[in-house]
Amino acid sequence: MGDILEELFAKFSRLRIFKARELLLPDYVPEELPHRGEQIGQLATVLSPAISGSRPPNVFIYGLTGTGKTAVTKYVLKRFSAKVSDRVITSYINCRLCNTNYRVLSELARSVDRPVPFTGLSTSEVLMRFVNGLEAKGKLMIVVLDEIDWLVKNSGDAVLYHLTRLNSELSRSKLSLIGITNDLKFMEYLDPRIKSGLGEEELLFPPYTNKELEDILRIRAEMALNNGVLEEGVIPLCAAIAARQNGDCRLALDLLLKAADIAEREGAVKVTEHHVRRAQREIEKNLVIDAIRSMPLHVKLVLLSITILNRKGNQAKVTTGEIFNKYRELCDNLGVGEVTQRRVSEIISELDMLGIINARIVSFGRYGRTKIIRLAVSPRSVVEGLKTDLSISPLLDTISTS
DNA sequence: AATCCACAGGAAGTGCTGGGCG
DNA sequence: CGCCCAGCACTTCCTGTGGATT
Repeated sequence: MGDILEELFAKFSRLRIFKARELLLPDYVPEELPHRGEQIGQLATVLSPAISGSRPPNVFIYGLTGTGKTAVTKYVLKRFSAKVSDRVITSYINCRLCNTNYRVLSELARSVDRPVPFTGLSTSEVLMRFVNGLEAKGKLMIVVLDEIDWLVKNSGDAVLYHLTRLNSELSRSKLSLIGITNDLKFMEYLDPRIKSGLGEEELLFPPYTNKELEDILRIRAEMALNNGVLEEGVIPLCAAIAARQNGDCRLALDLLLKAADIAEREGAVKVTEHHVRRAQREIEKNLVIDAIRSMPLHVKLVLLSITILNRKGNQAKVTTGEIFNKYRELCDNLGVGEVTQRRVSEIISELDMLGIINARIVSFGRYGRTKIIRLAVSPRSVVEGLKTDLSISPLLDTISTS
């Protein structure tokens, strides 16, 4: 009898937390973007020549993660293309997903109805098809290259170079670029010729303040959640955590979503600060685990070596050399071929950049110069991320028992 | 002041995959 | 079919370097 009531209650409260969960998902672009009016105005002004059919200048947008760069750009573009869809083609490309010259170009070719196989052709061939496709359309094309730094770091700036000077080759059509990055130093290591072409206009997105984040969360919570399901301190806490992370609005919304998810899963009637804390931990952990799962075998093995050495309690002296030795031992155990120390060194740098480990260069004078490496995440997360890989899970068993 | 360790990290190349094209 | 392409993980060879020791 009590069980039935409990079940009913749980079901009932599940309905109670969310009104429209999808409004909290990260790819949802809301109708209004609070506290970004200025940026919307600036971008719209820059793009306004498109209305009369002339070419807007290329724009370069920078600002930290979650400052609304992508949302504002999509928002403005959506408004524009609704107005002038007969003259303008827009294409949004996320360079983290399309992180090679070839993939960017094939994406562009696709948006001018010249689909291209995902491999096999030379990049210049794809560029030609794109240009022909665009010329056939005879329209203005606005291309958004989001997270453009990923493209350049991965594949160099060849495509950017071509795209910035493409207009001189086009007769019937025009091309405008919008580059977005959260790497504030990105412009510095760009070829000067591209820099001047891409940065005809520049927009800087400042981080959201604590107050602004709270405001955004309130508005969104009102739409996505039912009345009164949030405990008093929940929104301020989400905002405060996100404000510390450079005013990252995406994180703020994700925290709220995950906290509400947890509350709902538990059948709780209200979302509490405790749920937010747990959401925070879960987000961090999932980020790490997902990153580990998609790593190549030898990266995993190096990471495991680091984890073992860190756990053995010989703190403050885990060096590249030691990791390499441990790594070779693991390879021997598995009967797998080893990679060179050069590669291991590179893997260590990659893991450092991902924030999974901390590496700092130290010199022991006579006794050489190396890196000291420390695990920056919990060993449990590492094990969690590694254990789905059947080829190395045998190693995990021997480690946890010893 | 010179030496020399234990690497860092750049440049160029290899071998393989998974696909074109004619 | 043979040849070409891009991308990736990796190798080979390399030059560079902070600072304790000689």
